Amino acid sequence: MTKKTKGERSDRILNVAEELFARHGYDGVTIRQIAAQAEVDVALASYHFGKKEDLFRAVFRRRAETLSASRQAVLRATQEQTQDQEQTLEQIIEAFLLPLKLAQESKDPGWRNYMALLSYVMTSPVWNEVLMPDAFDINVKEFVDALTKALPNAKIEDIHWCYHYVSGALALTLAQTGRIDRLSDGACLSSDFDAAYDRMIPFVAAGFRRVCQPE
Amino acid sequence: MTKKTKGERSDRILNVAEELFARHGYDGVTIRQIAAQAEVDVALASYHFGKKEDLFRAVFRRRAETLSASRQAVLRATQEQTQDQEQTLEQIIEAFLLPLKLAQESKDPGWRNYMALLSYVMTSPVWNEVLMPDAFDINVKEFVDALTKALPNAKIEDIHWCYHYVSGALALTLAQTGRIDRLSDGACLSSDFDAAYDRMIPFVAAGFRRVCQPE
DNA sequence: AATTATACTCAACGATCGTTGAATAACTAC
DNA sequence: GTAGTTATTCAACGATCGTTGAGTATAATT
Repeated sequence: MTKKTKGERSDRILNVAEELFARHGYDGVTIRQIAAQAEVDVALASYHFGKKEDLFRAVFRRRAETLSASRQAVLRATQEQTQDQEQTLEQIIEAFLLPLKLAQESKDPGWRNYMALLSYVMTSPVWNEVLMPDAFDINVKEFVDALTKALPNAKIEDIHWCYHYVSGALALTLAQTGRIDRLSDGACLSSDFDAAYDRMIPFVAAGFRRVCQPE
Repeated sequence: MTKKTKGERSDRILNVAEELFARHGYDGVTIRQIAAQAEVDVALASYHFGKKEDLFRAVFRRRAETLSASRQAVLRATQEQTQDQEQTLEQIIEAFLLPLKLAQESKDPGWRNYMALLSYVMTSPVWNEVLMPDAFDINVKEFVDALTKALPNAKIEDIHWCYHYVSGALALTLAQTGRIDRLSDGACLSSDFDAAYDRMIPFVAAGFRRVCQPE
């Protein structure tokens, strides 16, 4: 009917796609479901984004750049602050996690959906290698470098495995499956990213030191 | 053509379904793909297992019971060994992880597929609450109890969040996405569960102590 | 050997999928 | 206002999906 200003409808498609892909995965969502929930014609998604896979990639990339840039900014800010001294492990891990904490607190509720989508891509054997390298590799390598400097005597394999554990703990947190709610009888909440964040930093910092620092 | 002895074809369906579901998720796999790869008629899957969802549940449950039982056995064995003294954190975490290490070393290659399937279910917002409670909750609560005894002054929320991190690190390891291979330029391998196992125990034990033990 | 039960095949169903091309409406630039 | 570009709709396509019911072959039971 009435044609809206450019981008309005196409943004609605992206947002709905983000929400549905995050919950049901790529194959669990239909273009028609997205169009219906976005109150838009089925053909409009193809018109704006091409194939279904292109839509998925567009959804994933949209916030990936923002997130990577934000991580880089926080990491470099503390690097300049501490100048001569080495960065502490806690500072590095904080730089890695803080942007997600802030994003989830932002007024845009789409970030919470994106967090679950990111978890989906991180843990998917199929999508991981397709999407993660372009979107996050450069940034992650910067963090690995910082970790290497903070742990001068560590073997590179140890650092990578420890980073892998951080990545996994984060992925499960982002997924917001509700499992911790059930196991803890409501004492912990999947939606409480702050609680997850506050404990994750000392947890993984201690883990890094134990594995990577010969005493 | 020739009818085989009971279970032979139906086992092949389960094994192929396990492999494909693990890699592509529930919606990413077709009954027809499973049948084709299992060299079996399309209708045979429905005949043996009913609806597609029932087949998925059957695949998931098959090894879940074995895994839970094995974890329980290892945990209780060390409990009897240490009798009066408390179990160490390392012992508890080892009991949680060892059965997976052994399973992956076993002659049945299906266990590696099952590990990825388990990761998929653990991180899926949809399947987690459908399948995890029945298959693993009782067993996990036993581990949380053991952790509570080993960390007498800890708050229950801290223990649950730390267990959550372990669960996440494990889930990403089981997924075998190949990401650590790429990030480390081949220095670490997703398929090397032993390497992941050896470091994960000290890593998470140190994390638990840092978060749960006031000093 | 006859009967029953189980394992399996075959063909087909209605439903739904992603994508397209042609038609229409609305906005932009002149 | 007219022309041209962009946004959106509509109907339809061929393909593929999960499931079923009727039929056939093999095994088990008697």
